[in-house]
Amino acid sequence: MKLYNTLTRKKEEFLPIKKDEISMYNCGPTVYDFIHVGNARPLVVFDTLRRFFIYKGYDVKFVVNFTDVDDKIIEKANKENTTLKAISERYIDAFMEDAEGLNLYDYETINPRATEFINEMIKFIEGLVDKGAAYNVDGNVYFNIESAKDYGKLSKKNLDELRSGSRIEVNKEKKNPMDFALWKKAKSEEPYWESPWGKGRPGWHIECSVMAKSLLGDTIDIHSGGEDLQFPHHENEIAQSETLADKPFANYWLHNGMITVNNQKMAKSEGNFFTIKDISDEYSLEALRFFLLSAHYRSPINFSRDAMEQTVNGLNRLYNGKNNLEYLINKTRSRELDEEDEKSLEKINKYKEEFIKSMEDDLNTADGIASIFELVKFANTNLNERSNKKVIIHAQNTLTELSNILGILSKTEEILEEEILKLIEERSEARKNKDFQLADEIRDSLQEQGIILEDTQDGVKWKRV
RNA sequence: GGCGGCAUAGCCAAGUGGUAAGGCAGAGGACUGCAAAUCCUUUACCCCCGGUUCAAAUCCGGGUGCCGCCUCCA
Repeated sequence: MKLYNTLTRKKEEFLPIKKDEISMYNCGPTVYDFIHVGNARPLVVFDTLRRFFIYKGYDVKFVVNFTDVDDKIIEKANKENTTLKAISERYIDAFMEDAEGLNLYDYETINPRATEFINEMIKFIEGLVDKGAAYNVDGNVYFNIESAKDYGKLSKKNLDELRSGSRIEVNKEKKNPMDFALWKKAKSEEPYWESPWGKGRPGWHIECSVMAKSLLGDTIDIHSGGEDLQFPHHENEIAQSETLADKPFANYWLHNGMITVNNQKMAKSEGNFFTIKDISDEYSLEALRFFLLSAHYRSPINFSRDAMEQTVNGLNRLYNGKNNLEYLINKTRSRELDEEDEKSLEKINKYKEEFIKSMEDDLNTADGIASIFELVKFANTNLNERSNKKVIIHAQNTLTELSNILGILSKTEEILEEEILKLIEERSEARKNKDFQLADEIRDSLQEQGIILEDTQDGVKWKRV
């Protein structure tokens, strides 16, 4: 498998540290509000990578943290006159709902909260202080970037340029303007924890370093996140972790491209964002997931109603293909494979191989999706009531297998209520008697309830929309 | 100003040396009582100008346009 590593700016062959286990850390949300589409992209993309690894037989330890202590959360808590915990609990719950809808929790994800690791953070910072890489100024502890070797190696920035291009206000406490806070002294009205430097709370960058170390070890296989986190967040994580451990922090750094709206980055601060909740009012979150996978993860992707409509229509095509196969399974019989059948099986396997190949090429989901469409097209065109059931089953299993890797096509048909079944019966009778007016009335009324009827050669099929 | 990325049909989007995957939308046709679904047919001077090569969307140089990071940000 090849993955594009931001550290080297190259596609590299992926070699895990352990033979059959992979550790992944993805920067998760700061829980001060509902997450938006931009936040969802890395979650969906790297969940898909995780799924692919699992498919290939690896055990995957996948960590997505919650940043539950931060200026913004504190601000919100003060504004609403409630506690930090109340705010973070609220948005963690909301996150879980969104995540469920996006199929992010089909496999176990480790979701640590920053506040559960305060002791580890303090120890981590103490270690840096002992090494002379961090210094305490009146309760604020800063990391001295001069002490990190190769500072800037991820984002390819050099210190001089950073200094001259810096828009940061000069903080007189800092030895170097680019030094960043590991521990922040508590102001009044702020939640705090006791520490060797007095009351305070951790800085942002330290959280991820500590949770990754505590849960996955000093060196992890993959660290991922949005490309806007490359600097300073990921750069600072590297600086802290590698200075303390004297080992590489992550072997592969993966970054996804930004979601745009009218070709401008979707961002909280820009105000041009759509929350997952907004989207789910209008579209299924599965469609959103499919949309996010429809382009290569490193490309920017423009979010629009138009794009979502296209995605929904495409997804429907896949569902129709899936439903047709399901339908055929009950209509066909198994028999010895003949030459034609063998050819079909080969064809189906070819689509699968192509899919896998695409995924192994730096997670090219867009290309992989094309293989799934081709598989569906093949089934639609070549498989029918006279086909060998064995072939139908193979097509269906393959479709399920591949769509499971992407985390789509997971909805299963529900069972219809008695009275609706009766109505469908009634309509069939009416059609038999050429009473098309009644038949159409029933069909229309069912459509209003979200049930679409299709008359096929072998009777009535239905689906929910 | 520094660093990085992108430009492929009406739209979305793969393809990184051998003359353009896939999807959406549109048009025509088949099937159908009508629909739906499905199938068939149909649409590309690969941003521009040079260069390398037998051969370039693909490599190199120069433009133009757009975007991201350098500040909280997925």
